Amino acid sequence: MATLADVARRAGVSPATASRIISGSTKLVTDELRERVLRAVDELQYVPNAHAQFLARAQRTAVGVIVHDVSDPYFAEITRGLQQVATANGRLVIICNSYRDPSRELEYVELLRAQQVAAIILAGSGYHDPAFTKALTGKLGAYTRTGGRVSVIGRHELPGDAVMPANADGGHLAGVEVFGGGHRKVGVIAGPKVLTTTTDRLAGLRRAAKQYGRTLPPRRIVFADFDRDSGAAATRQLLDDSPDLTAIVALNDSMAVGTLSVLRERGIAVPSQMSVVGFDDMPIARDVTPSLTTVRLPLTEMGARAMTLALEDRARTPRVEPAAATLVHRESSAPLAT
Amino acid sequence: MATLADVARRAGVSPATASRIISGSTKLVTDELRERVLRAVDELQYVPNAHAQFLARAQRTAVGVIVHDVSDPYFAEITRGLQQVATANGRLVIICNSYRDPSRELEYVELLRAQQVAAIILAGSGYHDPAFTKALTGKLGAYTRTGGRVSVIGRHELPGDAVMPANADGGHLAGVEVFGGGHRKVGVIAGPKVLTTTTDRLAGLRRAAKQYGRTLPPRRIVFADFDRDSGAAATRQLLDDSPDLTAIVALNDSMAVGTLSVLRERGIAVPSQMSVVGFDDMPIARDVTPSLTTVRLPLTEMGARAMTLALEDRARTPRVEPAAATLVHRESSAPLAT
DNA sequence: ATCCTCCAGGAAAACGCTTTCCTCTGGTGA
DNA sequence: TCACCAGAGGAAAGCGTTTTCCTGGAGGAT
Repeated sequence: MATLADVARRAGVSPATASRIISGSTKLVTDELRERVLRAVDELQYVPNAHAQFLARAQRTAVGVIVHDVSDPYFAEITRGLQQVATANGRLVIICNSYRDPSRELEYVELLRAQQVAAIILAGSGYHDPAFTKALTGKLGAYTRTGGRVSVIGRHELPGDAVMPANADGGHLAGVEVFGGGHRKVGVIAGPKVLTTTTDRLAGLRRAAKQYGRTLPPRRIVFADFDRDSGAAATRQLLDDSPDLTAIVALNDSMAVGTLSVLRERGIAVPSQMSVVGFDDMPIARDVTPSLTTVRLPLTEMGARAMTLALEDRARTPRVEPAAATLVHRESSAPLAT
Repeated sequence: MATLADVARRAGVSPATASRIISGSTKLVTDELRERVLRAVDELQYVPNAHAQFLARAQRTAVGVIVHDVSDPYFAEITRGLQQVATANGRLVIICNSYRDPSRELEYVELLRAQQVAAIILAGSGYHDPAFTKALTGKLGAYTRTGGRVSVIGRHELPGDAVMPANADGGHLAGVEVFGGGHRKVGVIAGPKVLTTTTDRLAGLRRAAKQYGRTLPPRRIVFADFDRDSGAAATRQLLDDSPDLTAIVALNDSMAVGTLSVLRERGIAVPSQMSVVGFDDMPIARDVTPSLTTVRLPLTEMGARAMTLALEDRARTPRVEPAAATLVHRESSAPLAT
């Protein structure tokens, strides 16, 4: 690998001059030397060593992002928003997949800190796990104390700026859609119990139930893993346990898609025999048949805003930006036929 | 930010000793000092500066990946495979989205080279653009000459190891499905003209047509952008121009989904009035209605193999690993009703 | 008691760059 | 002609690690 010294030698100048020409310092250099250096760069196919540059400049430019899994559409959309803003600001983004493993999440914070990133963005649900939350808070605290910026999407208990999706409101909207439509026996396919996202959405759903004088008995709630296949499995269990359901709310769209496939497989008509409501409004939602009624979150925008917060000047006090949920009514849900 | 020197000072040892303890050198150190150093690390929340470590060790550990767009399911699947193998080998992966912009692709190669990555993996189609291909070959050549590894997924003209999806064979399979089913008027929704993937798939399709004594007249081929909405637009154009079509082949699943939505919107029954065949077998394919007949590529496996090639010892001669295409027959296609 | 060996720990160089500070040249004004 | 100044270019000091090489002291053998 050619180094700056090689370039300087070949051009017959000092490393200092070569550096100034290559990385565009303000210092004046004669055209002749500039010419010679650039020719040497070209001939040697020289690329400056980013690590050495970093060390010499002590200027943080990269940004770290920790998500559960980029290939999950939910996070893919968020990441798209993050990337947009980051590249618009000339920042390199390092993406880390935690696969919902708290310990891996801690490791990645460490790794990003080692990489000296200017900001760390955590996207995705929080965990109901005080020990972990404390450990994470500690690590992030150490990071912010040394000038690092932290911004989170959707977890309340962490320091730093936050973009908060209205999970509870969204759950409420889903609840209004079914209970308000007259449904009484409503099944719920929830996400992992340990995630705050699950709890919040469920809480909103409960509020709606209460509002309409209904309840959500535990046997009509099945916890799954926020992915299609576990959603399908949960649907089978729900149908077997409570054959009299007339509506199912899945707490994300992936699982709702699984639900639809099981209903099709069992010949249960949607929405005439069973209403289905999802959550997130992922791109697939409009392409399944029947198209999915769902609660929409502005995922891309949430990503963009989280990155903006992270790159802006630090505020005196942590900022919390809400992201509103809205109901997108499509074909998979209808009022209870009387 | 605490440095190694801070830790050493606090523990009352030399930086050398502290370094040995922290990064686990083979050199022996007494338990007492080890104890003191580790305590200091803990108190100062010290994390080694990865850039400085890199510089001192001159050991490349990260791997760079350039894809068109991670949030596109096609690349999401590939990336999943890449990540699996990378993390299994303790490698950090840097993901770059080129958004199908050749110049951005060149920039990213430069950036990854600057980051001193151990390998660069290019996933995605090649371009019919000799100037660009030459520039890219030049940059990659310079990189490999200095010990870097390159592995590509699906582009033939570049140096380095390659995983080659059987795009032409896949096109042929799609062709056999429709022409073999007796269809004569077949519309094609192709990807961007400049991509080799498009050309290859189209070539396979043509071969099948010829084999069954049919042709693929230009007016029945519309070029779109490999995404859902442009696929939908292309479908409308196709239907307007050639109302007598009985089958449509879309060269990827995203566009096929767009096709299905337009057919639904126009009340054209699938497959009784129109057969639809996609390409890639993305997860959505089985969840749309009717479920999509498509050509399957082992995307995750392709990613895993590309990463494996990149991390293995360099072979004397570039290796090319084929990835076979298979037809997945579902509900969206049927022989022509006579 | 003397010499040697062995080993824990430290000094210092190296990694590749940036940047401050200094030197030297040539030009200007008196 | 001399002093001075401006400006171009270079020397060298970092940046935070790792690692080689060296030092000094303890222990063992003679």
